[in-house]
Amino acid sequence: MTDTAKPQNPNVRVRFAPSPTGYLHVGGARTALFNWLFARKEQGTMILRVEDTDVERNKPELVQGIIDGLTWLGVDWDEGPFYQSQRTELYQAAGKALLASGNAFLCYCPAERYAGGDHAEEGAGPAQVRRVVRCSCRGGQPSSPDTKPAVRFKVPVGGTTKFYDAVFGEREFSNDEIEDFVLLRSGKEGEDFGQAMYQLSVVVDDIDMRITHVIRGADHISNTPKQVLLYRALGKEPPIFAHVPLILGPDKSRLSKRHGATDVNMYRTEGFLPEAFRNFLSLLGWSPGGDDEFLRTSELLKRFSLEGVSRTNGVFDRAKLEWFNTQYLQKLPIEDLLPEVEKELKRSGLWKEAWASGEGHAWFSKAVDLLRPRIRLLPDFSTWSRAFFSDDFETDAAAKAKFWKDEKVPTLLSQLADALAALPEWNHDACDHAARKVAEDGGVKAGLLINATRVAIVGQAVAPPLFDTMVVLGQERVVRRLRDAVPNVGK
RNA sequence: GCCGCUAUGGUGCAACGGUUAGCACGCGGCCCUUUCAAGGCCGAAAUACGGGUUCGAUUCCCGUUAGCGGUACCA
Repeated sequence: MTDTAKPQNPNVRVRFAPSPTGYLHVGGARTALFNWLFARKEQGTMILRVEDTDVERNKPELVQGIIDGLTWLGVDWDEGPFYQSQRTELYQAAGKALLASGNAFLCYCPAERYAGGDHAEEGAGPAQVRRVVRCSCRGGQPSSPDTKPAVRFKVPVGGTTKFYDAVFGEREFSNDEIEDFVLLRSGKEGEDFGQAMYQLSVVVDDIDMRITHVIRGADHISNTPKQVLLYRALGKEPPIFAHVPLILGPDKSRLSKRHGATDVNMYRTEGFLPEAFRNFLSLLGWSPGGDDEFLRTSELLKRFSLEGVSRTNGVFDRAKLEWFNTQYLQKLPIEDLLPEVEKELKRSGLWKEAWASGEGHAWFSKAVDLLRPRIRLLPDFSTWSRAFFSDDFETDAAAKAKFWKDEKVPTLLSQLADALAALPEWNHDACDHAARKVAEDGGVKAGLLINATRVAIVGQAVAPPLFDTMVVLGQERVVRRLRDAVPNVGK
């Protein structure tokens, strides 16, 4: 580290804590991104923690997918990944300490008792409901000698619990609304207690990892008072919370599969640029304050603040994401775009090593630059632009039907091939003049010949302006493709 | 049911007691034009509803409605 390097601020420590019960979804990615932006902005520390305390639902193989998604997004971390499944002793110790300090109690109630709806018995008044919700067996005894107890937190009777939320402000909850939640599940044969529950493990870890700002989804707001109570019982000050609003589908219900892709890795596969996706995601539930929307990473880092986070749930708008992608495709410095195109061409098997450096690279750069305004997603480079990177391409039948209607087309293309072959100089204007002359001599509008030629040399109805395309493809290829297109004419 | 959060055009955000309520996506039109994009210009489109407070409410308070979240030995 040099003297001019800004020292890390030891005060800011944040974490992203996914649970491997599914892939990295859009909402999780946005939470991760906000944590990351805040950490980097504040010169703090970002921690990745895998919350896998539920052995039943947890799928270890999904962790890699989550890491891949974060990596693609450009979200990195300084510590971890830590796995809660490997830190069980910590939680057991905390649970026992809480028991010892009188902040928790053994509960012998059968688990099923709480799975059903008998908390809210019909006709029960609020006071009664609360009493049932709070475990009625506080300090109870086992019904039989081999009944294993769970450990529940003893929520204070009466009073309120307050905390500060950087997004929602001061919050206050009545303790009487909080049930005596389970800290440690009941144990199996041979163990005192079972796995820790979410509330305990998060708080223990957040304390242990010295987390200063808990940035997470707003679905955790109502868990927060429970956790604050735990901090106090453990003799610690709670951190600052920042709950970010949820992401919804177009019908305003929580975003799910039926709304389309929710797996971040699907967007990578579809061919979105990571920076475009990141820019889009950052603006979902956060505003830089001004009217600017197109914010590259450095700009995002400069502007990000928790105060700019919105309190309202937002709809994931795919059309806007696509717009961001086309913007990035067009506006990115070409050298930043090239590696993404290279990846795509490698994926589709069209990549040639000759394009990696020197003249080949210069050509590649020119070709990509010419194509980019018309590209929507990365795979477009391999599909409709295929003819730019390979001689092995198909001619679109619909395009041919549309632009080769005129019976003069084959003759004209043949004449154009001859005219182009004879050109001493190969540039935009020379091609332009040659084509217009052929069209004029043949008694047709230049547009007709231009459109027909496009189909002949790139196989598609859609392509960049014809003469620019010709320059990039080169004289030899253009002439050859024209002749191949009409093999029976002029031979 | 109970507890909580939220409420500006179709969507994402601005306006944080005084603006002709702004920007962007999307949508419609025009221009450009060699296909298709891009780009330029123009346009339609919003303060959920009802009460207060105030000289003045999008903004503050209350209620209603709606949406969302929580209410697990899930996270």
